[in-house]
Amino acid sequence: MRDAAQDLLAWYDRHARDLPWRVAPAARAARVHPDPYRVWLSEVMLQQTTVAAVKAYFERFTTLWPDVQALAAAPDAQVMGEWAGLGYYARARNLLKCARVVANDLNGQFPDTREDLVKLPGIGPYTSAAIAAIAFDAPEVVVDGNVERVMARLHDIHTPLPAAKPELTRAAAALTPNRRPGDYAQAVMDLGATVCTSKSPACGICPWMARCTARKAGTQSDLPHKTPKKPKPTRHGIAYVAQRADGAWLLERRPDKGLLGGMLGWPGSDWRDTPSPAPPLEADWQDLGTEARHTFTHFHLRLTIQVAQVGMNTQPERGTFHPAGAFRPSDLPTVMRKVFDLARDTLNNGP
DNA sequence: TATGCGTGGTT
DNA sequence: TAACCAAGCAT
Repeated sequence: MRDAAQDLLAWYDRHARDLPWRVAPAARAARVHPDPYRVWLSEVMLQQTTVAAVKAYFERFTTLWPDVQALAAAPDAQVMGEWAGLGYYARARNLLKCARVVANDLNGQFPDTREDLVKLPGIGPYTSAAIAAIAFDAPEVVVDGNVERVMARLHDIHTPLPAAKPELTRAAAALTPNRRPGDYAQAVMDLGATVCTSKSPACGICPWMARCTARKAGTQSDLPHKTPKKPKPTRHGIAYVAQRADGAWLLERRPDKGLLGGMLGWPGSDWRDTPSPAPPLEADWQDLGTEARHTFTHFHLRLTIQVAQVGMNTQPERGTFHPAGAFRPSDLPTVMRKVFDLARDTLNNGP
């Protein structure tokens, strides 16, 4: 049987997706590698996030900040605002930290080894290997969720994740070639994303069909096994949306740590079983009557919404008024944008 | 090793 | 409709 890696690279040469962070096919054929800055930015955005969701953000970020020096010089609030909607906001905070280390301490050059890359904020085992392989063509073993799934099926490994991770990593290592390791890394991930998919894998068009153990056993759709997840509890909270007579909105910057850390949001109560009222200022608060519902990674949230129109000389106890002309709803994380969308109509039309 | 951390699309 | 899933990292 032919070499598995070479089979997959041949498939990749025909089927590689054209993505904004990749070099053009002709350049790839000439062994041109993509800009490490763009590889890093795309890999961080792609952590636990789909290609479809990332594309527009990547285009926007690289237009605003074409290189790491430009990003390092950007104001925190602008970067957090541009990241809004993409989720996992610790990534954006670490993105800025990392950009500033590279720009200020490393002369604007990303390290070219996994060992040095993994020391940087927001770059872990996967991302360090991916950058080293894709940007510098280092023969690193790149293991993401796609690779885990492909390896589990290729070798019919039934050990549940995450316990299976070391075994799956060894399997991936055994296949990683010294020739074109960057293309190979992307090829396995493309295979997992487009052919060896989680549900309804397209085994009939898979370049590894003949050598896939799970397919022979008929177990491919059941792999990889995963340890069951805990059920999500439902929490409740109150969000306060105040608009001043000049149209300004009362918003609060959330602390850097924890949920939605560093993001802009509406002042509100704690989120738990029975939240205590916590209005940010004294006003004639009106209950909107509709809840904003949102699901985070580990709990469901139902937010009741209180709205108020307040005078020009109002001094809030929490938060800051943002002039209507300077406020962009797109700067808000999704749960806060849901609240705004529900509150806006009532405030504009009058209670 | 387990948990906290978002969101939007798919089934 | 609710559960599941996606190019993980930090602690």
